[in-house]
Amino acid sequence: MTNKTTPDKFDSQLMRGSLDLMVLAILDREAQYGYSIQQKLREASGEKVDLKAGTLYPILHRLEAEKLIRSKWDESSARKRKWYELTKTGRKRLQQQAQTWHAYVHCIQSLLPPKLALTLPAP
Amino acid sequence: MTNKTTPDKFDSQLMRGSLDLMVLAILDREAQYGYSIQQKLREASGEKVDLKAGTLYPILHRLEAEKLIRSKWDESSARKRKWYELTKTGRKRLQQQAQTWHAYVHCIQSLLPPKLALTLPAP
DNA sequence: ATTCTATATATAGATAGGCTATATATATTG
DNA sequence: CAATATATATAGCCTATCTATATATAGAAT
Repeated sequence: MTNKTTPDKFDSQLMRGSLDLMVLAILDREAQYGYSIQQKLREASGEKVDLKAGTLYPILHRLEAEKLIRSKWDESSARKRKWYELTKTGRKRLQQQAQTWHAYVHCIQSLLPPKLALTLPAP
Repeated sequence: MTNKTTPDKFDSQLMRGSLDLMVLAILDREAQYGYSIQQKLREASGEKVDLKAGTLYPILHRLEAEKLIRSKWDESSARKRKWYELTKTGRKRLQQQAQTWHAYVHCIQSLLPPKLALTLPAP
């Protein structure tokens, strides 16, 4: 039985629209391959973000098609891995998306009744 | 031509998953009818949230089916309006969703590089 | 009078992005 | 030798939002 009172994962609908931001943010730290991105996101989020392979890989392919990230196969290591890193355009996009994200967070905050709103620093 | 540099509206994908929260939050202020919810959201967001009728009305019907809001036709006024108000369950749900939202915001903040992250109060 | 705009609600169908399921392949552990 | 973890990939499903359309009336403009 699943625990509905303290759900261990964020709803996929909620994350829709910020998955790109998350992936770009994780890649800004250091170059990663798909599987490690998946793990890093899971760990960094306290298991609340657990992207399935069928979600993550299409995102990576899309980001690469948009030239926000670039890839390189590593055949030398024990396992065949496809490493990704941010491009210059990708870094810019990360900044833009972070800005948009903050604007959106402020917007929601202003809609919430004061009792339920976090205090946020002015934009 | 649309202005891509300073988009006047939030992407629909970004808002996906938090529209219910917004509608519940607006209704927590006072009872509203559909059209006024649409306007209030647009004004309160600085034109950045502009729900189309085809988006809003299905949301209201779904929230009512979940008994989070209740409706009442007003035939007396010049125009036929369907007024909505929060139920007790709806108020609880608003609190829950606000909590989840805050947790999610904190999660994203922790993923962003410090330079791009807002400083948030501890949860 | 008539046309246009704003107000007010409703729904069918298109779109898009995340999910499920499945496939392939290899290293490691028991 | 079997089971599990690592590693990537894609076809097809699901669903919430959007587009387009429909209906109806009040008020303003011509």
